[in-house]
Amino acid sequence: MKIKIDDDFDLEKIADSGQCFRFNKFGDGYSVTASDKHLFVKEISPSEYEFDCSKDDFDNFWKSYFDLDVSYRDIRGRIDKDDEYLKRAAAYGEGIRILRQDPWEMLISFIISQRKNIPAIKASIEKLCALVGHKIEKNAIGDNIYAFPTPGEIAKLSDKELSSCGLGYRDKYVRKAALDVLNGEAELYKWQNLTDDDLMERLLKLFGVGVKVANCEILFGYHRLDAFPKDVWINRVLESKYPKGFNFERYKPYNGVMQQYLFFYSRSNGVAQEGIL
DNA sequence: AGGCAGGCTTTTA
DNA sequence: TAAAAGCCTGCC
Repeated sequence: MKIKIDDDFDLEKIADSGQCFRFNKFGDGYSVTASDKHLFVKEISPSEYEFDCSKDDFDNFWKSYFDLDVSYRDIRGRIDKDDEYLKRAAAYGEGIRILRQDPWEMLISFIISQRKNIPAIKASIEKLCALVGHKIEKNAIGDNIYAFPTPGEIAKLSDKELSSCGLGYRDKYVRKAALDVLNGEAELYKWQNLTDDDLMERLLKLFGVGVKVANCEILFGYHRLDAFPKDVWINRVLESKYPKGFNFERYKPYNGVMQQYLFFYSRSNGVAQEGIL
């Protein structure tokens, strides 16, 4: 179905923004897999998109997934006119949105992400999905599309099967997370009702989850747009561009959106272009 | 107690 | 060979 979108919306930038790992260029559009849903979507004009799904699927899932009720143009409009670096980063990243993704899928994805680059993260996740995720459908060229595995599906994997996904030392973190969800130790969906501080505290107790991964989970899995994950790229930006400190107070409650612009810009040679590297 | 160094698996460039 | 959307453990 054809959807008109009058706001920031750039499929290529979202795909490359590092917040999702099963969102890839496919033919003249993008193949998007989230939880147990799959979508083919393409741009047909700057404000019109073809979503290859039913109206029910769009209304009940994809509209929320793409966070279409929030104006990212307005959020960009909050940027300090005197912050030249953030202005450039946001102009470069115009079109990025923060997707509403599943807490379980994000938790496992960002546990896997630690000390891996994005292609390696994607490869590991896709292997895991193909290994135990149930088949959703076939795409246009006949490849199977697999749902993200449930906690039960991951828990029943042998050590050998898990390690075949290239998880390395993270395999035990992934298994423990699945077991914690199954035995009720980690009630990821109930945690949506916790305060920011309590949510962070619970996440940090999970094996293999530190401050960085917890912030990614809070931003991308719980869609709390103020969370500001600090990875190696962001730390370089903060050190070189904001030696006196980033103005977190000003951008509350949207610091996480600013983080995405800074991350995307720095990774796309933004920092190198500034002569820092 | 809280901070820090070293180790960890694998993939990518 | 170094670096990659880091975290855990042990030592001080």
